[in-house]
Amino acid sequence: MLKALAHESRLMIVDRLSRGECSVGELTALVGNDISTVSKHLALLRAHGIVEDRRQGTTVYYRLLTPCVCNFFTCATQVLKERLR
Amino acid sequence: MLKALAHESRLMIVDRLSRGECSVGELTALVGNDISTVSKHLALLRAHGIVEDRRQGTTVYYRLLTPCVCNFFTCATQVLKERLR
DNA sequence: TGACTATATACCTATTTGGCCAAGTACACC
DNA sequence: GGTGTACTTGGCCAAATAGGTATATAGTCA
Repeated sequence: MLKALAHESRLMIVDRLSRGECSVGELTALVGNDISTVSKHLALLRAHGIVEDRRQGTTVYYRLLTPCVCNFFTCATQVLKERLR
Repeated sequence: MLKALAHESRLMIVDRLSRGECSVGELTALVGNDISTVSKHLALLRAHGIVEDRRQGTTVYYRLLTPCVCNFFTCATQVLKERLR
C-alpha cells in the first residue's frame, strides 16, 4: 500500500479523491500527465484496493474505497510537522 | 518520506528500530541482505530524516529520529484493518 | 605501525517504474 | 453501422531503484 501511495501523481490523485469522486479527465488535468499515464496510476491504486471506479456513460468516475486513507494522511502530516521541530 | 518507507527491507528496519536502537550488523542479520545493501537503505532513511546514527567504537547504532513514525504505522495498520471489512 | 572489525561508498548489472504514443474498448448518438 | 468521446491497454524507451562485489574508511588493540 505504501508503494502505491509513494508517488507524487498518485498522492495528488488520492488527495483530490479525498474531497469527493472525480472523473479520469479531471484527474488528468490536475496531475498534468498524459491520460494514459493517469489511467495506469488509477489502475495501480485500484489493484491495491485504494480506489474504486464507476462508469456513467463514457465517463469513468473514481472514488476512495477507504476513506480512512485520509486519516492516514492526517497522521503523516503530523509526523512531518513533528519532524520540523 | 513515503518513498523511503515503501520498501520491505526498510519497513523491517523501521519496525525493528521502533523497538529500540540497533547496530547495522543486527539489522543486516534481520533483513537478510548484504551489509552494503542494508547500509544503503540506512543511508536513504537517514537522508530522509527518519533515522539517526551514533558511532560507538567500530559499531554504528541507528535509532528512529521521529518516534512518531510509529504512530504512522499504527495508523496504517488501522487503515488496513478497515479495508478488510 | 599493522592487523582486524564494522561500516560506508564506488561501480556495475538487472529489474522495476513512469512516461508517451498508438491501438483497442465501451458507450452514446445519429 | 458509423462517428465521436472517454478511457484503457500494449509496446517501447529512459530513468530510477536495488542488489552484489570490491574497495575505502573509522576505530580498536597488540
